[in-house]
Amino acid sequence: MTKYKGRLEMSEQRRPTMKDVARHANVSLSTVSYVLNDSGPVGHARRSRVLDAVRVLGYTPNESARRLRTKRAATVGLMLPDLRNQFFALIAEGVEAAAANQETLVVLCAPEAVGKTPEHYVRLLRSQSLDGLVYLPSGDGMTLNTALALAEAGPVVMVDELIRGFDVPSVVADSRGGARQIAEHVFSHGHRRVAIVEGPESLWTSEQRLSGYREAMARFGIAPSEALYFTGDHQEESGIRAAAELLKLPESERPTAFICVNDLMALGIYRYCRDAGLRIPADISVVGFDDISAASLVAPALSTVRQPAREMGYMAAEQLFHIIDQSDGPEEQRMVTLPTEVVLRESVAPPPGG
Amino acid sequence: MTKYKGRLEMSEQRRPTMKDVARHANVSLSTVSYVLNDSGPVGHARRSRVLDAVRVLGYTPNESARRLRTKRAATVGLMLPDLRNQFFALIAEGVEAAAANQETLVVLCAPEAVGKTPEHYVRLLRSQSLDGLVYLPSGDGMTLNTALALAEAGPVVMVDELIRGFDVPSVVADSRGGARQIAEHVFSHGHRRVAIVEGPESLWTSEQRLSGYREAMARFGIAPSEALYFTGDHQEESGIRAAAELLKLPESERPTAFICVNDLMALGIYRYCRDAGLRIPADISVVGFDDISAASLVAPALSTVRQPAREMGYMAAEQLFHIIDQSDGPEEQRMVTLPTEVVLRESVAPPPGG
DNA sequence: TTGTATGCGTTATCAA
DNA sequence: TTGATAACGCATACAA
Repeated sequence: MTKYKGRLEMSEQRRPTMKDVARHANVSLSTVSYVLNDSGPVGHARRSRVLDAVRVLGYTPNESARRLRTKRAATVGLMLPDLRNQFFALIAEGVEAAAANQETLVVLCAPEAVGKTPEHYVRLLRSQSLDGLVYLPSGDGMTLNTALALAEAGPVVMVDELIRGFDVPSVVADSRGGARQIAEHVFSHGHRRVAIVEGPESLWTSEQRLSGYREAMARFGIAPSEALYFTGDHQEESGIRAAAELLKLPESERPTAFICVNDLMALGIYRYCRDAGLRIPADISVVGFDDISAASLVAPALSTVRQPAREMGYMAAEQLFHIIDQSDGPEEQRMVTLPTEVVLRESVAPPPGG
Repeated sequence: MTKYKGRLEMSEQRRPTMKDVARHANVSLSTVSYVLNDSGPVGHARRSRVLDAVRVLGYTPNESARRLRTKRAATVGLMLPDLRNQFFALIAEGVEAAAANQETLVVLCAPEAVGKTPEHYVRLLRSQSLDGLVYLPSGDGMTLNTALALAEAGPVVMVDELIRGFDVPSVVADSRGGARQIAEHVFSHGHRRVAIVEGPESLWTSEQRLSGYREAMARFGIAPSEALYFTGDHQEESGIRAAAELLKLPESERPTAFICVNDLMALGIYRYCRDAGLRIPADISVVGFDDISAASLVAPALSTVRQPAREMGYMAAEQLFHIIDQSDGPEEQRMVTLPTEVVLRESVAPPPGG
């Protein structure tokens, strides 16, 4: 009757299953299942017998089996560029927090950070049949394609970024408004020749912030062509490069202020200036975007635009759970925009000449 | 014969299964399984027929089923305090990178950051039956118990921290050596009355660094009791509190230097000093530990001890995979210690008086 | 109210 | 070499 099952059977004690619980409680398998999910009626006496058995046996459901049966994984994915950028890390914390409230786990995918293509992860994620995904693309080009591939594996909601032609629910921040205001702050100090340090062009946030900056320029009567442009990749390093390239221009063409689409690049400018002996804001002004904690730690403190990173992650995850729960209805395609807040500190002053 | 399976059956096209592949390729189920895992011999013709079918159907294995059958999850867990601390974020990236190379996913658990107890996660993790876990405890007290609970769910390897009485493989950094050197740097400038800002006392790293500091003091002929001590929680905020508390001491008792067990708290000191109009390093010196990127961005740049965060995460994950792969052998309990490197910058100067 | 039986998609055992 | 077929642990339609 009993078969040989390898020595594991004898040494490591098997994890108890529902069957064990049923036997121990002297009820049938389905009764156990009923009380565990209250998916059916069951008498008081039997119910507590089951609960007891669960406790004494230390039973925990085998999620793999349940998953196979119900097609729900109790796990969602989170794909973002990296974690070293605190803005992303905070989004991750938000997602994590929302997931914890739903008794679900989140698997982390940072293709950029580990030198893998997003495709690597779409394959893995597809096999694992997760319940859904929160997606924050990096500006590496193939975003639409990977997004589409991702969507095949389950519902996805975007956070922070948007992808044209990929209409899924999303939660973003008011990039354009924040950008306009922080730029106005710069121009109101009298700057005219500014450098705009963009992010990857394919990114929605870059585009939004750029148009915010342009609105500000228009308002101050500055032609778009008067500004200098540099396309970075959101890393500190490209801020350094931007400064290096633009600051060695002849005095008359050199920008007096740097407007960066994120803090990391702004801090790159800081680093360059420090090494080059340039003073901020006396010699050049700089502003960023995100308000990561380093922004308020550097000297002079960086003026920037605060985004509610953690909350964005939290809400995005919540939207995802909402979709998952009622996967029948016609997936009301919502886009929620959270307000940004410009925080003025000490990194802007009038340009040197006047 | 065919049953009603809900409208899902008709609308959303079912994901192809091995059975579909078998039918399409005109072979049996087991043949498909054989070629997919090469777990059995199969003729050339049939093999390529199967492969073709896989391609045209776009088949991807159902990991839940495979998991149920094989008891392997192709997923590991990573539990750490939070992600906003870049040091932890980098460890996470390292784990993620190693996992990606093994075709496995990593689920993120940050109990501290989401206001849940570690128990919340041990329950979840246990159910999900992951293959293992990389664990970096926070100093919240119950670490041994949670560690033990965690270990019941599968192999665990510690990273960065160690837990007394919990003997599992681990990868840590040479905290004591680094601590000694950075402290010597401080004392060599003539400081005698220093403040030591510790982490939670239960933490191994705190203890190690503290004894490193003590070694340095001994070497400079300073009694342990000459130093001031403050116990923080690794967050920037507690650095602020440490400064607030210790700096309002009467001049003769006030510390002239702060030695912090991590950068975040050191930066908290920075923030306090700035707000209080104290100059670093002219008025007070400060050093940290970790070398997160903000450390080199603040002014003056913070002298600190670099830990190979990313590599630590990577190696920890690799050890975990090693254990998982040969779960028979007697789990050679290894502890690898990576070197630290003190990086001297500008945050230390002789004490005001001389 | 409770129990029996079937199937979820794979892997693995055993005959053929 | 190949193909039936029995688990894996759970949820549920259906019978009792």
